[in-house]
This record gives sequence, structure tokens and C-alpha cells, in this order.
Amino acid sequence: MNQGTHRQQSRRTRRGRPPVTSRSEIFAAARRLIDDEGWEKLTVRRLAQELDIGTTTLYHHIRDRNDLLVQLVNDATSRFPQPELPEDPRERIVVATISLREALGALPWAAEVLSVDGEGCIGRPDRQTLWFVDTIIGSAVDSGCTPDRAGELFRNLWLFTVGEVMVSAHGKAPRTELGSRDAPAVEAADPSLPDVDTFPQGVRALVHGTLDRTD
Amino acid sequence: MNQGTHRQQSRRTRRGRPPVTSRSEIFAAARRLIDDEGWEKLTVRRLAQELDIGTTTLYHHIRDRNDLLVQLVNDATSRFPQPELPEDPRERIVVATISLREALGALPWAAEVLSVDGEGCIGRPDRQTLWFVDTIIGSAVDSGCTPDRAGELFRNLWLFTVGEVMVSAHGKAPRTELGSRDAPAVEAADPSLPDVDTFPQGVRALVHGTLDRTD
DNA sequence: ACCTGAACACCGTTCAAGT
DNA sequence: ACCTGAACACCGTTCAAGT
Repeated sequence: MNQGTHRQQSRRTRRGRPPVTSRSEIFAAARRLIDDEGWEKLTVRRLAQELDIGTTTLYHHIRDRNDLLVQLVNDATSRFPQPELPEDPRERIVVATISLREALGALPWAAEVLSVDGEGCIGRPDRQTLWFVDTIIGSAVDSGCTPDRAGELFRNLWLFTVGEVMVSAHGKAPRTELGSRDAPAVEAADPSLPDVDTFPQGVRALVHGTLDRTD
Repeated sequence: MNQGTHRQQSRRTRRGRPPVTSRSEIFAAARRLIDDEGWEKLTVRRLAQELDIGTTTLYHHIRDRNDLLVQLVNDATSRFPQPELPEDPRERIVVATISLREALGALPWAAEVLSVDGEGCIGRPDRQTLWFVDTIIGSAVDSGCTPDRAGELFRNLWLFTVGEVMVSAHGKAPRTELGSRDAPAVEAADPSLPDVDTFPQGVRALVHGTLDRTD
């Protein structure tokens, strides 16, 4: 129900500039801001400035800053193309999860939303997010496991993906000069954290380790 | 080398209150603040207020807010007791990882640090963190895999743990009322994300899936 | 209707002083 | 030496107006 149209007076000329601030204009401006200045500059005030509107006007379109971030993530994931899936159900899960990471990884700032509002991406999912969920759960069931087990696998893949996105997002950030604090920096103590991308093998391990379990 | 002691004049009376703001006093105040008011109240200004010192004074002890957070995480993990480890090397990894989660999970705010400065916990690790790393890597090698493979496993367990801490930290937070936005909330779309703790099984899957891999 | 300036209650950080 | 107030450049959010 659209509450009746209260547009009578705009017979042909919309007075002033048209609504000016549509959802898509806001998203576009936000993306521009993020690309040009980095996502930490995406603040309510700065975005309003970018749109050339009063800060307060933005609050007619978003409930608060977090809402803006959530909508932005949904917008971005919905833009993301679905990958071609292989035959083998297990490999299907791997491919879907990897492309989920790609979808989120393109938005390093997604991290803030992912954690502050796990709902954002999962509790109030858009069509595209739902596709990821369905594909993973569906393929797991196809490969012969119970729905419970499939749910468990999905949750764990989700945790793994969130971790990967978070860690790699801020790994790329301009490194705060390290070493030379008070402690002697403990000699790069990690052959442990290689720079290589261990994510795909991790996904595979998770998938096989879960689906092969017999208990 | 202690740079020579420049304490000549405090023969027996330390003028005024003694240094007032030692590292441990700062940590204690920070913990009190977090426990009493929630970790989002842990701000440089608020902490100084809690300590009854000028905001600026704090900057003699910390480099900046992020540094405070990092030191706090290190302080907290170093306080955490080492678990008793089982015989079986694989199960040793599982137990160590689960208790790593516990150490970090006690600090929901660790999330911010974990992501903003993965270094914080890993690049500049304290003794206790190192113990986790060594135990996991060591046990992996004990169970017969190459150092490379052990490093891969460790990294993936780390990603998984970060994801778990992040997601569950903000799951417990006072839920922002959901439902009834503009979209019709898509009917709780998830048998997918059960409330149950899937973490231990995930760790096991990761461990077995990685160590059983033959390639 | 639709938009907004001014204000409120905060931030982190710096710097030129004070004792 | 050790500490600090005042200032700078920001935040998110609200509310009583303006057109």
C-alpha cells in the first residue's frame, strides 16, 4: 500500500531541483568519496558536503551512520556478479565462498559494518547475499549432509570470511611504522603469518573437514 | 641500560604524588571503565577523567588511542592462563585455538584493535601470544607436516578466530531493534546462522582438513 | 513538503605555557 | 621534570525554525 500519492501539484514541472537526494545519488556520492579520499573520510557531514546539501537533510534518507554503512554494503554486494559454478558440489561451495570474499573485500570498510552489525549483511540480506547463502547451504545438502551440518558449515565459512576480510583490509592500509617502541620488536616472529593467500585452502579445509566428519 | 638514574633529589620524599600514572594504573583504570560503562566509553578523554589527570598527560604514556588499545589487548592476553594441553598434537592445536578465542573474546573491543592493527596482537606479540603461536605451529609440525603447511594452518586459524571474535562480540551487544525498516525484513532467512557455538567444530575441520590434505 | 543553521555533547591531538 | 588548559579540527545527532 503506497499510502496514496500526494503528488498532485507536480503536474509537469517539479518545483526546484528534483528530490535531489535519492538513494542512488547518495550511494554514488559515497562511493566517489570512498574512492577518492579513502573510506575513513565517509562521514555523515562529509557526505552531505559532497552532495551539496545540509548535513541534516541526509537524515531524511538514513536513520543514522550505521544505517548508511549497511545500505552501502548491500548496494555493493548486489552489484557483484554471480560466479560460474562448477559441477562438484564441494567445489561449488569453495567457489561461492571465494567470490563472497571478493564481494566484501572490494569494500574494506565493510569490516566495520560486518562486525558492528552482522545483521547488516545477514539478518537483512538482499537478493545477492541470499544467493550466496542458498548456494552454500544448497550445495552442502547436495553433497549429502544434513541441514544442521550445512548450517554449521555455512556459519563457519562466514566467520572465516569475516576474519579474512578484516585482517587483509587493514593489512593493506598504510602501515603504522612498527619496530622501535619500548620492546625490541621480538624479531619479526612470524614465518607464521606468510603474505600468501591462504584463504582458498582454508575454505577447502573447512569444507572437507566438515563434510568428511563422521559422528 | 637504564640511561642513568636521574632521581637524585627524591632522597626520601617523592615530591607530590608519585608518578601517578604508571602503565599499570592506566590499565587498571581502563579495565574499570570498560567493565562499568562498556568499552565504547573508553576514550582518551574519558580515561584521563577516570584517572583524575589532564587529558594531555596521558600522551606521555601512550602514543595515541590505537596504541592504548594495543597495549591493553597485550596486557589482557598476558593475564590469561595457559590451558592444559592434551597428548594428541591435533587436539593440542584445537585446545590452544579455543583458548585463544577465549582470551580475545573476553575483550569484545579487541575486535577494533585486531582489525585496525593486526600487528597489535601478532607483529609485536607479548610472551603469552607467542605461546599460542608456538604451540599451534609446533604441534602442527609434530603431527608431521611441513613448516609451510604449519604456517598456512596457523594463519587460517587466526583468520577464523578473528571472525568468530568479531561476529560474536557484536552479536551480544544490545541489539539495535531490527525488522520494520523499509524492506519487509525477509523472514528471518536463516536457519543458516544458528545460535549454537560452531567454533570448536570449525577449528577441528580446519585442522583435519589441512593436515590430511595430500598435495 | 522539504530543507536547514545553530546548537549539544562529544571526539583525538597539539602546543605553548605553567609549577 | 612533569603536568596542563586552551585551542584546532573534527565527529553524530537533534530541533526549532525557515522557504
